[in-house]
Amino acid sequence: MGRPREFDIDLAIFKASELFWRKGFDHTSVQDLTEAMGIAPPSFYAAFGNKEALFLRVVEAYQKTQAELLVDALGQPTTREVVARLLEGFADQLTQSGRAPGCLVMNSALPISETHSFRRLFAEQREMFRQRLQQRLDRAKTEEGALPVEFNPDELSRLVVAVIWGFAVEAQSGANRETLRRTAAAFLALWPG
Amino acid sequence: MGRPREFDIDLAIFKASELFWRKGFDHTSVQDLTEAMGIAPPSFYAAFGNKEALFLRVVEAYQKTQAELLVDALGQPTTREVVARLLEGFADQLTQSGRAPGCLVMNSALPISETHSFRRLFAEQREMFRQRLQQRLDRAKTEEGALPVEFNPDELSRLVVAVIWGFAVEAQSGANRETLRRTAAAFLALWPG
DNA sequence: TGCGTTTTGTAGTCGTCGCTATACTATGAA
DNA sequence: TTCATAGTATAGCGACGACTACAAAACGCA
Repeated sequence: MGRPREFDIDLAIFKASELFWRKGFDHTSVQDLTEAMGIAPPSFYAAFGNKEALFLRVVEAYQKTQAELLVDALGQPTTREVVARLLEGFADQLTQSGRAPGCLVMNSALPISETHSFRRLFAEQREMFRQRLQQRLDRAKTEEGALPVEFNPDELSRLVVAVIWGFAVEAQSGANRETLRRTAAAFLALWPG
Repeated sequence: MGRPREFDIDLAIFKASELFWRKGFDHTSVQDLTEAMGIAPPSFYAAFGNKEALFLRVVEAYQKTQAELLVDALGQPTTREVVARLLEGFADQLTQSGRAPGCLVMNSALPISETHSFRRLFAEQREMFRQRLQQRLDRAKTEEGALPVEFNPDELSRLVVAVIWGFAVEAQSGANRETLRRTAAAFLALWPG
């Protein structure tokens, strides 16, 4: 009922994610967005509410791809392979050709104000990510005995995610896929499992 | 000669660094800065030129503290101690009480536009930092034989700085000093030297 | 006391931001 | 055809951004 929408919502979100990724949340104006989408401001606000709400939808779609990567990694039989998949997956994802280098969330919203709700939200999402990894390492240690007793899944999971966030920074700084993959290999060479 | 300045430049830069650190470059307005400094806009522009120039001075002062930390670390006798000092130093610095958590540069300017000159500048500074670490590891391997031949200083240095940048993200997300220190210890437990 | 110099305070400029009022247009249902 | 509904186009609002013109004020030096 009513006049049908003349543009593709998913394509518009894709265009938006490209802009946010490349220019950051603050430096992407609604005008930038509407021009890239080929629509006028009222259509934009009717479809997405406002710029922040659109950004959250963009991030949601982005997190899905990271979640898939995580699920795939956690399904590997050994902790070594889990970490290998994770690091190599991120090395690839952070350096996809045709996309802006680095992590969309960090590129677009890491320097967000301390009081902004986004900061807590994204911090919580990163922590959830880490906890799922820790659970996998816990399981490897207790059930499979695949990790030496002196190693702590809590600390190891924090170490792995630190490397991943570091990859995101490096990628944005211009590190290429090969470099990140070699760095991942160096980490795996030290891995205790 | 001429009317003397009524405010302290270094104190003003310190106030500015607090604001940038906490709120980011974009969300810190010149009005915020002049209010914190207790001066009027014309005094601000006479003293600093503009907001970007002030930010560069703030970053310059910040980098000095990191450079001191690096020099101290590189002076340690073994690569294990070098890396330990580095990681523990950053764990402390990123969680200083009374200051905003995380790295000033990442907090305030990581989501800068792809085309902005800051991005290249900060990427270059991070790379310089890494190269100095690599040189120390090179020396340890060739002169001291303190690193097994199968380990590559280039890759190891990239791994260490990735952990450090990851610490910066974790700290901004709320990780406390103890957590970062324990994560650093977990990394050192794997260190080959 | 004057003069050149630099800082300070008031007030404001101009641009851009996110967002919207209003009117018009395209649809499905009655 | 009529009507309710929802998307589109034009045009612009109010707020706030970085930045500055201008004149008064405080110094060193003659």
